[in-house]
Amino acid sequence: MSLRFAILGLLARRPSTGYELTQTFDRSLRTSWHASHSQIYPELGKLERAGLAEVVGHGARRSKTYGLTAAGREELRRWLVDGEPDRSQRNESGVRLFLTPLLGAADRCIAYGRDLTHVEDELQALVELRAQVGASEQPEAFAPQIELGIRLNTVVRDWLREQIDDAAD
Amino acid sequence: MSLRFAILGLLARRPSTGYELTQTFDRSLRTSWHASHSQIYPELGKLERAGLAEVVGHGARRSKTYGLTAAGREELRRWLVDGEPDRSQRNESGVRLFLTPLLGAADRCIAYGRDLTHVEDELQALVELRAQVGASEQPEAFAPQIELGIRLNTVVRDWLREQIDDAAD
DNA sequence: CTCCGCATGTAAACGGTTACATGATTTG
DNA sequence: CAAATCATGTAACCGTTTACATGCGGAG
Repeated sequence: MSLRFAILGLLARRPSTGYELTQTFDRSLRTSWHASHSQIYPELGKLERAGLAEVVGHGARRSKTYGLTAAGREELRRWLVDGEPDRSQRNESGVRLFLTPLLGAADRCIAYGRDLTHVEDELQALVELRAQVGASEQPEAFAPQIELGIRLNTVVRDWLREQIDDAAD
Repeated sequence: MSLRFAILGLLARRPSTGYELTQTFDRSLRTSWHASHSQIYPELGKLERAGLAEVVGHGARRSKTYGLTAAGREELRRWLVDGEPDRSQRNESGVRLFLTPLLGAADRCIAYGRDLTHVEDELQALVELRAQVGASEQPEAFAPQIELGIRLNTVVRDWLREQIDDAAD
């Protein structure tokens, strides 16, 4: 069900084509969910038939821009407020982190070092995004989410550095 | 592929039956991966046929205890050290958190409050686990992972409290 | 000796990924 | 006008979930 509501949520932020949604999944939602175009286009069709989304414009190359209907907006609101969250996760990096203590010290440092590089990149991207959003005049509702991302990645970065330093003894 | 390596990893920690693995997924790995018995039993069969795991004991009620073979241990090590991590995630709570700014202040507080209760429970369970592990004499290789869990949940807890407090203005 | 929890298994349905396929518009 | 990118769609495969199904062993 998450795919449906992720799409409703992105359309609530701004009307989009399927192609744009595919990119937004990669850019904004990539740390929480992923979807490829082969899933998105059929789902947009279902959303339209269910009366939750509608075509609000046609562009070049047969592109259709979808927006939410009032029913779609209400459906999204109900899911966010009333729905019981499914807290189960699928996170391969988490599995790796959990199992890394099984390795010897040298191998463990290789694994942690690989993660550290990745987390540092993520962190830098988020810090830049925050600066960019902070520079614009309009208030940005998603600023706290960016802040949370920065804090979370900082904790992981510091923890990884500690693990690598401790192993060096 | 993660399921296969998650099982190899759990078997590396201690030989187990399928039933025990099912419970361990819920207890230890639940924040990173989930698997039900209907997936675990067939996968144990595949692992055995692939020479990565073997039956090391029989117990009551036809139960079979599986352990890793040398090949299984090596396969796990290679995955952890050499394998390029798949960083994509599926995390419904993350999707919700990302979309919550779309709600009005009142609805937003309901959603954040629900998350806060959950995070506080998680945090308490981890703090208890840390105390329990710290009290035992034997050195515990997974202590840093527990510490990371505590730090991560603390950050989320504090962030949620801030969001709820700010909305009260 | 009955009930409950332990323990294992299979099948159908569902959701997600990868691969296949096509055509329109812009850039050089 | 050729190549690259935009843009949409479908099909086969694979992994996950849900539902069905069975039998053993201990507790009362």
